[in-house]
Amino acid sequence: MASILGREITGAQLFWERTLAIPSFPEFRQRVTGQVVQKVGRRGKFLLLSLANDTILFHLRMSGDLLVEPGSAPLNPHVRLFLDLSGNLRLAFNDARKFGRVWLLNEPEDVLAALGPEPFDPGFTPEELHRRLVTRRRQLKPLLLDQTFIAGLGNIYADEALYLAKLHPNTLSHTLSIEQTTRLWSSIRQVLSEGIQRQGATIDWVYRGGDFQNYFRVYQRTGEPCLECQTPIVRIVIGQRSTHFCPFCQPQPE
DNA sequence: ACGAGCGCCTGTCGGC
DNA sequence: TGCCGACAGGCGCTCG
Repeated sequence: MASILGREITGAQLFWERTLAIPSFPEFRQRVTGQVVQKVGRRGKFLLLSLANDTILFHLRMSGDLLVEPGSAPLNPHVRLFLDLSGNLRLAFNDARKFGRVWLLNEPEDVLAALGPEPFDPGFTPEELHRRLVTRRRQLKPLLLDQTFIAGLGNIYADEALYLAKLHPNTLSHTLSIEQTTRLWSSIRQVLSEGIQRQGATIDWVYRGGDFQNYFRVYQRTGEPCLECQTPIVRIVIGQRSTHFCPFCQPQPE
């Protein structure tokens, strides 16, 4: 796969208005055309393309995907926006459910500043996590999904981390001891490391990734035995998101 | 401050 | 077969 680094953006097309959060498409095309991709980065679930004067942010949401392909390749019917790149390449933003978003920003911090800490940041210590937990009174599951609390966790990783930490998803954040917090801290890092190592999960018809789905301990294992105690895994709904846990290993708090 | 409900979207799957 | 609801790796909004 050819790299997009150092390529010049020579054009752009938009197929679904709402995919482009900001600015208008005429301004977007005018500003990006002629700029060179200098750096590719990530912050939380946002992907960053650094240009000379601007940053393009991508958020894939549920069904988004970014593809580097030959400029002459047939267009996937779910492509919502693409950039033409020098060297006859195309960067296509594919998104069946149209939840994904693209921003062009002079100051990416306008969007990124709201994000919580990166789980692998050296400053993100168990003590820091504990400080953040006790200043809120929220159920752990929705709190872990809150990108302003911690950046980067999604539904799979929240469930898997709570299972490894032996914490019920309903547990209120301010009740966690230092010991429980330390377990949660290392569990978050562990499940993210595993997911990265496995290159993510491949689920359904649209989610393209690695094979982490073969190593899920609770996610989408409703009714199957817990790997530790054989108790059937339970599925509940918290904050409109499906939540999977072992009722024996992760007992309901008092 | 927090949680519930809803909207945004397309597609698949299982049950009747 | 066809229809219909449930469900899906996310997040922003309103309301109480």
